[in-house]
Amino acid sequence: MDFSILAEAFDRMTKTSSRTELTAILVEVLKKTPKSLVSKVSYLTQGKLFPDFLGIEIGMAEKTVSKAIGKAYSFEADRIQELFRKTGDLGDVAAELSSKKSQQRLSSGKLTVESVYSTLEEIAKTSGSGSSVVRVNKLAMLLDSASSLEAKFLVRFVTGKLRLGVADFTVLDALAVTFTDDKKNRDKLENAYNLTSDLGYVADLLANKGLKAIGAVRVTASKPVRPMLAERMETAELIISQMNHEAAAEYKLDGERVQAHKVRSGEVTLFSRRLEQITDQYRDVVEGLGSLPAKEFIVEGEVVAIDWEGKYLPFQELMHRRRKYDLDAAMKNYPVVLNLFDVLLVDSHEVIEEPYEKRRAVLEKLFEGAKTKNNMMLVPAKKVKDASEIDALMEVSLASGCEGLVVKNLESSYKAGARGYAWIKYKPEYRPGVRDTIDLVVVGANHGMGRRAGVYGAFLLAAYDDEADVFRTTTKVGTGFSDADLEKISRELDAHKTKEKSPRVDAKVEAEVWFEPKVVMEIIASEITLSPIYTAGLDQIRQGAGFALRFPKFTGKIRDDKAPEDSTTVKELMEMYQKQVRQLKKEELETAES
DNA sequence: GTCCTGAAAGAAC
DNA sequence: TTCTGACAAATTCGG
DNA sequence: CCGAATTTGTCAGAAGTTCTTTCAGGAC
Repeated sequence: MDFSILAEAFDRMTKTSSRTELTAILVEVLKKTPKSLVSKVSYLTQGKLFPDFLGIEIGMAEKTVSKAIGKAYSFEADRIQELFRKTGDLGDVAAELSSKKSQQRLSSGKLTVESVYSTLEEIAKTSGSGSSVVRVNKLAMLLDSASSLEAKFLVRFVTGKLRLGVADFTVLDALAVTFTDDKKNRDKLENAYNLTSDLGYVADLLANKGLKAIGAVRVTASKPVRPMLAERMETAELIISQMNHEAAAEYKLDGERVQAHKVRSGEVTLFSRRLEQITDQYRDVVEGLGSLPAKEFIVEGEVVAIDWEGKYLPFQELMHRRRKYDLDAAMKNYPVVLNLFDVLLVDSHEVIEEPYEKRRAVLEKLFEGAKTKNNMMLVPAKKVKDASEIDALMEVSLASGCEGLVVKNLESSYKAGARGYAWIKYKPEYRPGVRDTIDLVVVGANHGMGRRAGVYGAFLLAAYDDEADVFRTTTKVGTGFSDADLEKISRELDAHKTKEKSPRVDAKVEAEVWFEPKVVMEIIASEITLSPIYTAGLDQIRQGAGFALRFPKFTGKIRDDKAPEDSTTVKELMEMYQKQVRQLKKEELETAES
């Protein structure tokens, strides 16, 4: 199958945003695709080579791909980066350079889907010393024999920014229409996808074995299930009425989600949220899990870092456990607990379809029967009937170092892969007007990419140090802006553009464009963290660390009424940092819970 | 050759 | 993780 | 009661901090 068929279809897709039209184009392609290639075409349109859980990555992104483009079309990498800044899309840069070069090219070998896929696979599987050059060369060769349209999508694919307006669900729609002539069958496909987490597999199964085989897909221990997700809501009142005035509220822990599988041979495997194997990282929770009284099971929980007293620690601490080497030392230095909150399968009984209350009961019974409960506990859960109960529990959860609550519908089954209102997450920063906002000065910016080409996509912000009369950086922000905001702010800032970083700005990070500190933005964030790269409050809490913001977002307000010197000061950031370090002792927690 | 450092990529939230 | 924008589907409104 | 207008829901793609790993390239 010629790769040009795919490239042309992709090109047509980028020109529309209508989902129905997008599916129609995909259907056309799938109809032209030989059955043996359906799975590969599915992966490719998802922007992948393999399902996530295999953890095979291309290993090339912006910088490396720029080199390959340079090599293929004889251009300096710097020049390419420069074009990239302007267009916001490396694929478009490649297409342009390719068409310039095409007159000189003697012959371009025809690319097929098979050959492209296998070269990309080789790229992904290359490793070791010298591999960078090999990657660049392989991609350059592909580009060299590609048409400009093909080059565009090869580059977009490799950088992980296909930008077709199509992802998993649209592919499923298209598969349903292509092979069953009925879009309604997408539900069945979706179910199979959620249980196998492998779109290419589902596509292949449908194309070659038919809908019956799809219906036969079951939850299986050792095969990761796409995790159920929660929708967010702003107030306890909204949540409780959504839940019909009865629900279970659980602490929302600030750690890493884990899906644990045990098979009949006794082996326990841990999967991350993106379903990669992380068993080795959390060996210390495997022992307890293995002792749960069941031959096979799938359970879910959140691993959280704890201190010597067993109190929850911030996410940053847990990050030290995301490693491959020095595991024994890490286990000692950064102990964790696995907090169980759900069960999907026990001894070939699929509890995934059971309502929450039933699943919770099964989970509790499993847990009670465990021989060793080391590093393992149940997520605290409580039935709630009104908003005040939710808010009260929220306070306790925050005081114990959690992020908030997840409120769960008592009747709902486990909806794999779905974000819906059966689970609702509730964090303090969602509540309008409750969380403190911060006013920060814009000192730099980066050019926007993709749909944000032509305006700035993110701004570098600083707090005011009134003692030194200097602006010290503390975060970048790139979310919360409407298109119009971005347009307006970008133009306004252009008036304050400087050639160099202003001497009044203290920054370790680079910005593509620097500004005179003038414009003040209102920002809201979920937390202040200790940062290795930002300079606000540097060394004040810990040597070498400043303050940064976690999940910063623009509130929509430009503070025209504030001079840059009136913005939030470094001292105030420090006070806010200290205020958030609050944790109840264990006994206090228990009394609050009951 | 070996060791160190820094840039790039990827994945958790 | 957060956020906005564009459709599509569902629901309400007005003649 | 029907078609138009409005609301709601779903999907995709912009963007954040921080941590570890991998590899290139320089120093010795």
